[in-house]
Amino acid sequence: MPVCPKCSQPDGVMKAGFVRGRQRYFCKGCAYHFTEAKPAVPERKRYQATLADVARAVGVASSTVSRALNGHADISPATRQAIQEAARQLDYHPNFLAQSLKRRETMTIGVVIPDIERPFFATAVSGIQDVATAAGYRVMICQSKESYEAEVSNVQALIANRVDGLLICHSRETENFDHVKEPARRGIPVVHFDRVCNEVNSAKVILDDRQGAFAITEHLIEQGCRRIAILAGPPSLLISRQRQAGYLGALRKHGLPTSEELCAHINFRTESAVAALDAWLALPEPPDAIFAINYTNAFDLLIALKQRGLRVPADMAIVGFGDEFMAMLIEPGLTTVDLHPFRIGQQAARLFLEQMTQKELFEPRTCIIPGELIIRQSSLKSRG
Amino acid sequence: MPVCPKCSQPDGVMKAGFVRGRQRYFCKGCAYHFTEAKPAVPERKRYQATLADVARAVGVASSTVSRALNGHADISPATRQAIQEAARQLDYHPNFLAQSLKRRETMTIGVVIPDIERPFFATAVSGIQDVATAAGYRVMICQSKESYEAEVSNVQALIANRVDGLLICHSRETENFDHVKEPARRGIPVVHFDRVCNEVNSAKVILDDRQGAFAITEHLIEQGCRRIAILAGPPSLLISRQRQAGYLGALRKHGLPTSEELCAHINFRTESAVAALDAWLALPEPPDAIFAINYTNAFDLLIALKQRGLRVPADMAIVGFGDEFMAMLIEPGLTTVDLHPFRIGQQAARLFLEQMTQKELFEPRTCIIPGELIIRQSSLKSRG
DNA sequence: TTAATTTACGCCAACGAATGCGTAAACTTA
DNA sequence: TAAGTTTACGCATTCGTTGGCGTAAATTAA
Repeated sequence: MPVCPKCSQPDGVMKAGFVRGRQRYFCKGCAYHFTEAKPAVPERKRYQATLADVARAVGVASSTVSRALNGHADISPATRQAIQEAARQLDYHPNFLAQSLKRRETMTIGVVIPDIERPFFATAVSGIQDVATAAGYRVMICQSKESYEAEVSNVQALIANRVDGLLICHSRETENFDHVKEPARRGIPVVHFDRVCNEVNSAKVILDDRQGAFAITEHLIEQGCRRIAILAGPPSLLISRQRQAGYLGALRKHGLPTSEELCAHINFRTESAVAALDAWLALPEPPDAIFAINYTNAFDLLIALKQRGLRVPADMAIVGFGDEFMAMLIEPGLTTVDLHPFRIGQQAARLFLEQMTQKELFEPRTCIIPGELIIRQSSLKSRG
Repeated sequence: MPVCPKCSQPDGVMKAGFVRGRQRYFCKGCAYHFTEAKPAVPERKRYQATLADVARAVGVASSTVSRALNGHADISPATRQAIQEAARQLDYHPNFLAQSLKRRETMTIGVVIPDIERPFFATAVSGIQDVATAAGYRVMICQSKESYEAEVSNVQALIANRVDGLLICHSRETENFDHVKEPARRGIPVVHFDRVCNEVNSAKVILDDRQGAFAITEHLIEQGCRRIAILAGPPSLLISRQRQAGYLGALRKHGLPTSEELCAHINFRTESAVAALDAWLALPEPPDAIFAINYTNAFDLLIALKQRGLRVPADMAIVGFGDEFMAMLIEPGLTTVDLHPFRIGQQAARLFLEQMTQKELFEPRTCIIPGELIIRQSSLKSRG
């Protein structure tokens, strides 16, 4: 038996249960319970000054320090000065955790995106941070890597972090949206952007795939193209259907025939893009322009055409979608639609802020960020 | 005078000072102080269940709920089941703020980078998240946008958020490093990556510019190039000096002469790259290869050469530095050094974790992530 | 020169979770 | 069956801030 820490005697000490893995004892003489010594906690020390530290240094109450530093009125100039000085000396930084706990808001917004490495999302995140930072909010970014489970766990982690708002672009896999209904139920504003979800009554920011595709197709028509092919994605993908719809709309508006043979549905891989190209080139009447709904495939086409000795845009005009900055670096420059991801991010953040200001009065709405046609060499037949 | 909320009478009520902008009153009869009604707080309600809510539902103490959900030993199976069930019913999520406050750790690491839109950093962040997430840490990302002030304010915000660690890549402007000494003093592990700071005794992850430049230059030499030019940056830039040193080292090792006329120092703009190229082409004996230390300039060169009717690599080999994925998309594919930003991020996060585990025993060290030569068409003279 | 006010603080109870300590009741053991 | 043990919990405090409420002292008004 160990000695009793009160009387320093082993007499009368007996076992008294197990508490969380540690043997407990009871000293009959002192009527005192105690446990074995802890397995020695090295205890990393954090020298973070607290309000109480500042208060002690100045000789006031911590509430006075709080009020002084937060600019409340009823603090004498002398005290305020002394407190500010001491805070600087001690290098006091308010603990956001404690503040947030007390104020019941974290001034943090959570962002869930599929993949930060994709330029579109990186730029959108930048747009979000631009607006959020200006409004005093911090941003916590999570990547789903296009996995439904990762997305759900991201959302839950953000809820547990008590973010003040949630901006989300769903993963491709996501079909069940219960995880975004929860924050909404809890009164946490949710804003969808890019890939939205109509099951949830949230504010949304989307880009207008259809209008963009329409505009770029019309541009090709204006350049004199008459047999315009489209390199689309799997029909199951919404953006693919939308962009195709814009393309078809432009053809119809200008009285051009639409044909099945000029619509290819590929999986976005280089090989399938090249295969589609070769099929088109083998036609008795090949297309004079190709609209690739994915910019990487547009690059694939440019390279493949060059290898086949065809000139762009003279023999074949090429346009892409999504103005990542390499569209400008490549030769010839690629005509695309700039989707303005930065603006999309900004708008999503603004919708969140609006919701915070208007509270219950806020009526969720959908903002459409129009794409912008960026004309470069790859489509300029008239001048090419 | 307003009525006293106790006796509902206006008699005996008198003013009693101003508290934080609101008039206060004192009812003599009731000896009761009160203030004007608040300006009606709409109070956004958050329906976040707490331990106490769960405890109430089950009819136990909140401490029991805490222990049950955290898997402590001394909870009866029946109680634990009931608690888990109730927690699920109420959709309880522990409040990380409260947890962090109590546990004095946030399980969050702060990352400061110049710009998330640059592929190198986006990928590095991904690497950090990869390791951090696996270890149960969350990541808070801040961008300095290459501004010293923004960087300082980011670091302070992260300290205020009580992050458990700080991974930082300095802005170009940063010359004073006091802001990173602070967290170190406070016991917050700091890891530098890419752009490090030697004034602080922190763990560091760097890439080996010199070795990479050496390798890629040597590769050109092996391809039969004998007059290799370098498109460097301003001599004030460390990476520029390092890469140039590697380049010079390779030339010397292979007994090739070095010449001033083959070294251009530019500001990374397209125009200055093209100007340097034209100057070289005008030489009596133009170079047969160019090493652009910045990959965007390598693209500029490829385009300019094409416009001037020169073939790559037959007439001129081109190599870049930094394997952003467009290096592969362009035609001809660009030979580069892959700097492995993902690995850099991973390693930075690992160094942080190591420091958390070893505490005071941790000895800061510097890890060098070697670059990897990626050979593509733009330099393949022997096969070209 | 009292009485009414105001100033400038202090005290203390939250916020939500974790945890040391205490203990009634159940269970063993001698 | 009485004493020793263990089980399964409850109580109360703590983390750092905030803010309602109270009040001695200073100031002003009557």
